Amino acid sequence: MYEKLLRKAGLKITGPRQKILSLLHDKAKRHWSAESMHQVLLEQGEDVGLATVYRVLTQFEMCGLVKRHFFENDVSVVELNESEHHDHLVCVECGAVEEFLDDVIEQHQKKIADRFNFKMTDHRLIIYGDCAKCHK
Amino acid sequence: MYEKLLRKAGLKITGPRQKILSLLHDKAKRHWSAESMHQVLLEQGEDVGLATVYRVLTQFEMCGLVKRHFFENDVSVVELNESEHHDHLVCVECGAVEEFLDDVIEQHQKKIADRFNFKMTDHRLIIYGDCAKCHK
DNA sequence: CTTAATGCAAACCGTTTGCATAGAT
DNA sequence: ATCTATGCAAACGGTTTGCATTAAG
Repeated sequence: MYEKLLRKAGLKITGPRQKILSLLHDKAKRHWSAESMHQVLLEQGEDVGLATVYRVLTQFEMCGLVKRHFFENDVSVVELNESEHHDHLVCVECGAVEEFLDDVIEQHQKKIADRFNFKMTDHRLIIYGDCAKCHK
Repeated sequence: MYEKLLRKAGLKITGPRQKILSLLHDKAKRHWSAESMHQVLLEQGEDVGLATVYRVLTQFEMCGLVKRHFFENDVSVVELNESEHHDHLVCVECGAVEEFLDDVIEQHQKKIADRFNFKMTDHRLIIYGDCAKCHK
């Protein structure tokens, strides 16, 4: 599994990389920290080092397989980069993450970059707040 | 200097706090990391510990005097919180920071939070790119 | 005089790196 | 057989904390 994906990225097909890819493809959880991945892998009985998780995620980021976010002040999370660009709502209570895309906002961002003569390479919009579950 | 500001925040008027406030009010530089502040203070011959800079900035953040940002992956920067809300353009080459405000974007953000039933507490929009100086 | 603020050094914690070993091609 | 990937432990770097000392009210 995931052999093609890895070969295309020029990476050898190894256990850790396949296991990590399978977590990233999990339908129920899109956003992963290195720690949370490592913990789940241990729970699944896999013998993978935390350093390897960090290394593999960095490689995946390098080759565009994965996107990294710095939502919280101290921990970074990654998500699969297969889908198109989107922005995030982050619950400051429970950490839940929702995704959205707004064309008007996207276009205005381009205009602003132009206005300041910036060659935009990326942009991040994060809305922080209490999610539906946490503020009722 | 800055006695009123500190008293209003319920903080004692001390040397380090006044010096840090004076840096924050510097017209030429709005965004400061703890390290950069500490370095400038040392250059000015002030005997202030780095830990104190961190403590004071945290206090200032607690009482709303200052806003903290996590532009880069690893260092946080603060800016005075006297002005109204604005977003940022960050140059990935030289680290230069520009500020902007776009009403349309602001309003769309509110709508999106509503759509997801989020009680928005804050929001950050950062456009990354090469600034005018760096890409010509 | 009482209590908060400071400087210093040590602790912290997420992340990275060096190195010897195991594994992929 | 070669060269990359891995696990482990140690190192790293920004930030926080414990503690004895100093200073503000």
